[in-house]
Amino acid sequence: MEPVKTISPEDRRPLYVKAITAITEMVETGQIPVGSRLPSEAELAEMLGISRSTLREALSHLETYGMVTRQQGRGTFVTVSQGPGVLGGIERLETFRDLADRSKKEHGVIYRKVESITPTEELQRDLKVGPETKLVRVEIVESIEGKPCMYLEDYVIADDKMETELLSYQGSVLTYLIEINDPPLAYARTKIFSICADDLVAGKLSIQRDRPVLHLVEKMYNTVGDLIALTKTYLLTDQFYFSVTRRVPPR
Amino acid sequence: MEPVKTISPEDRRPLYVKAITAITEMVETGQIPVGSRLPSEAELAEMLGISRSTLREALSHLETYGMVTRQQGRGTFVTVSQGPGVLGGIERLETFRDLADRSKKEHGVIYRKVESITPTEELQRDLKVGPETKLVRVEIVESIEGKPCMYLEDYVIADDKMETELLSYQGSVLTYLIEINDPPLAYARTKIFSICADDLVAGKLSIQRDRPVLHLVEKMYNTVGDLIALTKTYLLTDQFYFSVTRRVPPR
DNA sequence: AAGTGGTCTAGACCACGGC
DNA sequence: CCGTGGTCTAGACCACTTT
Repeated sequence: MEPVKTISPEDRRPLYVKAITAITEMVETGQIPVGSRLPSEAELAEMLGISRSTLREALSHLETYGMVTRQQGRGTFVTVSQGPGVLGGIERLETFRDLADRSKKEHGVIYRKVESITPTEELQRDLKVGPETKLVRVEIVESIEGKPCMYLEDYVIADDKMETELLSYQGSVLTYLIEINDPPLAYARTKIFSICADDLVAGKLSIQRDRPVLHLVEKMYNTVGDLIALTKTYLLTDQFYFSVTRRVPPR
Repeated sequence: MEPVKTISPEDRRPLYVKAITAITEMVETGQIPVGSRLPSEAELAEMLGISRSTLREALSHLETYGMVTRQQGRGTFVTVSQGPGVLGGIERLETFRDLADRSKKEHGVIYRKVESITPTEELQRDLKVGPETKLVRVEIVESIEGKPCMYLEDYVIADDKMETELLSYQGSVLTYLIEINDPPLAYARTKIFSICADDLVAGKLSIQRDRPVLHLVEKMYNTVGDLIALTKTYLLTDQFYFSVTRRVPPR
């Protein structure tokens, strides 16, 4: 294996991130079969040309995202798939498309609308902004394997530049906030509800009124800790669903 | 502040765990106000009598559990509360009682039943056990602020010793699996659904049939990676609900 | 320029599982 | 006993924010 240090000198990502990429690729290409043991930390560190500490930094991220599990005295193992309907761990903040791609499902956008708005009183409270603040509202309905299964409303706090960019941007809001916005999106705090579909949501998802939907209300923060967007997501969980890895806290 | 090394020599927990406890207590007693900046890593490490690396191990756990947020060049800040209804982050695997205690809510057990059973075919598949394996089934209904809001079914793979212990154990199954079972429970993989209450669930939670409930299906694993229990949870999310911190993966 | 958190190293020793 | 991951250190340098 090629040391991650030398794969491309102009790639300025931290070594532990390159290690994450390298290990992930070894798993995806089948070089390390699902369920099998990884080389020991000492071996893997040498293979990748990094110190054991740096490798462990990479492994703890992979563990947090549920991709590997570590067992003292035994080794580090590639997690086996969690079932055919599982889209991925909700602890990762990533686009619906990436989620679908990773689980090898066909994905499509059924509806998309972008507009500039001024905040309602509720949005002013939630986003802690004044009534003159400009917001960009994005509505999307997405499908997996042809079935509509997610309806999403984004409310992004926008300056003039962001407004212009977002109105013409073709990718997802999440991608914009992560790759183009500066400072970039870092994390979200998400509340998890189970609710009945009202007429609006039922219409968007082509289901009957009063069907149960998973409802996520997310406040999104950039790397400087500023609240930059509010997202309301409505998900059908009859075919595809999120998982989460829960851990016993250190005691 | 007292160095964590000296607080009690017979306490054999790792230093970073003691650091987590020390910092958590400083926040809970108000020594470090919510929203404020922690002392710098160098200062805090010296105060606690540990190296900066070890302190950072502690801080990254606190960050994963959403208790602090770190900002390069600025500092580490105590996370402000996420709203009155939030019970806590779902990424922590802990008892409903602890969840309620931490958010200062009154908590009660409304119904509790423990029995030995033999697995149905479905349970045999889910738990990967044979038809003669002994299971302990625990049913619980719990309330917060007097309102029934959680119904839970545990199916624990039990040897004779566990069976005897569990049948007479008064605490929660989770507590048993974490503190008494050996090897202890380490983590769970949880699937997240929104469903309609059927007659059983509606009855247990004293709600109407077809009300929406959050449904969690959890496979629980010990530190050696063995599947040891299956839990099915049904939660009302109209008054109290989980949150989760989602992060943009390192790229 | 000063102070913060982020990355990285080399090395030591410990705890646990399995032979 | 050996090999595994877990804990811990001291120190160096980098990237970012604030003064």
